[in-house]
Amino acid sequence: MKFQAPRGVKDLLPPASESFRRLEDEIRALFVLAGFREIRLPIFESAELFARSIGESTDIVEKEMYVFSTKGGETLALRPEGTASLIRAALEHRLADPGRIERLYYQGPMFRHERPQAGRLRQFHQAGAELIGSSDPDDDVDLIATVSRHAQATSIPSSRLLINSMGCAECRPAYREVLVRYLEKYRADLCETCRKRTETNPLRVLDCKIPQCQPILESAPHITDFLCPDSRNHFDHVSRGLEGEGIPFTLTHRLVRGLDYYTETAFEWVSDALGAQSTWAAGGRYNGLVRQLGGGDVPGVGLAIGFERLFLLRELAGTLPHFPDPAVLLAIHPLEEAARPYAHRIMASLREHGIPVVGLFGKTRMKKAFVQAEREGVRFIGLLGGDELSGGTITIKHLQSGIQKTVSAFPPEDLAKTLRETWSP
RNA sequence: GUGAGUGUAGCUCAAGGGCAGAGCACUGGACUGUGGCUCCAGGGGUUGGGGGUUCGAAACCCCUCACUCACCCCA
Repeated sequence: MKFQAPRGVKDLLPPASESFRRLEDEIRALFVLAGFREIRLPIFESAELFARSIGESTDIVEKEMYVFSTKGGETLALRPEGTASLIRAALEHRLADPGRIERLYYQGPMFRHERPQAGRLRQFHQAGAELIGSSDPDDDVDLIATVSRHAQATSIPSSRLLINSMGCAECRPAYREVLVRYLEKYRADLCETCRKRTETNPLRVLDCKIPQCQPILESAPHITDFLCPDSRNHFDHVSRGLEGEGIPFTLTHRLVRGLDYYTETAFEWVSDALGAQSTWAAGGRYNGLVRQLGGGDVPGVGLAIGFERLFLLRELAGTLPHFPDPAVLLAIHPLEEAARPYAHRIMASLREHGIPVVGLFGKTRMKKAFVQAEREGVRFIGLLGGDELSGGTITIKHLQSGIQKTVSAFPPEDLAKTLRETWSP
């Protein structure tokens, strides 16, 4: 084979592509019900934008971004996530002014240069919802509850919600110091990455899965014990709110978001059904991001859903949506040369009336035409021969039942009505 | 970036040093105004690629590429 798709990208063929689209529609509807409106964002941005927002010392920025330079000398990057773009756009168009509340969602491909594995691609898809301008914990609760309820309604297998607090600009540095002091004490027993991270990004150390580090990390100080009164209050309010809503969650002290901009509430939904990449949705509050990107003191909270992972889970659950069946209602088969123009005319008028129809022109033998119609999943086949041509009629046969009748082909709305209503399940 | 496993027809897989095969799929015919069944026939392969060992390699060795899973990281 001369050409094949680059590593880590996938062609999505029917019927999976159709289910994928339906799944996108479903998530879009979910966000719309919660008051979010769509924002269309560019696929590439200034590389600097991501470095500034996600964090210089994160893996995403350090080694996973597709960075390229243009003829004009700009350094751009394929977007590795959506929040940075969205906030940039909100600032650029003055949607993130202090005091203003804006609910926006996005959807589309993201790019990270990682080694592919189950649930991980180099081009993958996310849908994200971001609420800009509110610092109220009840907005955290609402956003989390919306996704958790949808997960439950669509029977996502063994899904669990994990919650933690990342503190704020006040208390996180204090906790950080306590944590670093603790880690330094056990420095000799930590793995090499953890030793390095103790200096560069100590909170990430909590995420380490290397066995030798586990005992140390298990008894590391919890961030929730060092929250300032405001952060404590916020987190308690979110916890109580979720309890009040009957949304089950697990307080996970070692849950840390991989992106630097998160503050306060951090949450993620995991499932054991997914393999090693178990997170299918995640999010959190990012009260410092807008300022970090040059805006005012505007808080935000948001989340993103990984579509490929959601797709897998819904497939396992048997709740994957499908295209309306059948996609094509009628296949028209001209039986002789003279009937071809007649076939075109009927097809055009039926399409005008919303009937999806294909022509079986290349199949000269009727048997082949029937086989092709079956293959395309159509419900009816329409036969046009000399009799139909002279009578202005069409013989329609319902493939499943074998029932057939010859009806007038005009006016098309009558034929369309017949097709829509006759023998419909 | 690291590691392990796997690469044979469109798909699922046989052949484990001695003729590259099966099932499904595909194409044609039996069958030119009525499909699904059946029967017959056919097209398809540099056995991922390159090198080596051997009289002989899909098989054994080396290199390489790809895929899968895991590490890492994350949605």
